[in-house]
Amino acid sequence: MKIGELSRRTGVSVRMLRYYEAEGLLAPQRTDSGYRDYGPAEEETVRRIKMLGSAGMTLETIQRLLPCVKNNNPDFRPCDDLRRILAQQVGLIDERIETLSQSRTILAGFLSSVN
Amino acid sequence: MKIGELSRRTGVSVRMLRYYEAEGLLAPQRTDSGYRDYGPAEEETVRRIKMLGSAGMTLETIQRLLPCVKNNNPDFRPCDDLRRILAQQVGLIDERIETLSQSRTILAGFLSSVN
DNA sequence: GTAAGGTCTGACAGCGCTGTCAGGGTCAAG
DNA sequence: CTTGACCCTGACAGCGCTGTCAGACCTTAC
Repeated sequence: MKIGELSRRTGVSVRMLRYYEAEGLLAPQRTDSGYRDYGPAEEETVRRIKMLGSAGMTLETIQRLLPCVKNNNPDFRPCDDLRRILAQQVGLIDERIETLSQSRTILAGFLSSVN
Repeated sequence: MKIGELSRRTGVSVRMLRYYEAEGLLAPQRTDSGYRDYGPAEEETVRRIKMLGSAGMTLETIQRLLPCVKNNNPDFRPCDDLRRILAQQVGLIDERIETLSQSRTILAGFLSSVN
């Protein structure tokens, strides 16, 4: 399918689909005229990227993760990293939550002192 | 005092002190030769900016807040906004925490499925 | 053949800071 | 008077996307 249709089906903008490719997360076939030609596997990949992205991951991180998430991937080497990366991401998120909680405390303190 | 000293005393970079000014949060005197000349009030303001900033607030938001936080400010009008802004910020933080929590859940799910 | 709509690449802009560099004055001490 | 440390302004860059626009080609259908 062409990029417009994939965009409609995944809810990812055409701009971002091209960006994914530029960042090495996607490598669709090309028609003779140079149009990108995506298959079902690519569509699935886009959905995965979208999900990981919604989990706050950077495209760069997703890229490192992607090879491990592919169906029936027999290459376990990079997947040793998988757990490490995921755990690291969870740690990052925990840090951010902690920071935000502190901010919340500060602001809430201000709030109550204004009452 | 000059900008370098203020920077040392507050831990805010010279670059950022000038940026605060550019954004309208600070308006130090100037010497004849054009040097910025900060007084104790300014130093205090910088500390407030720093604290509010560490609470995750945008400089623009801080700017709106600042007039209300100044000592003995007789102008109560803008301070009606104070509570509103603070509450709004707390709401924003809560949203972000919520989003991060969801991300955490997604990633933790991945993690456990990899075990 | 022509028009509409889709696609291509490349580039600029914006978010909110923050560092850094260039080119040029100022101030203090020796 | 010279040197070194400090200050000034203005501008470029980077983070990680994301939108948008320009100029040009492709495709489909009438």
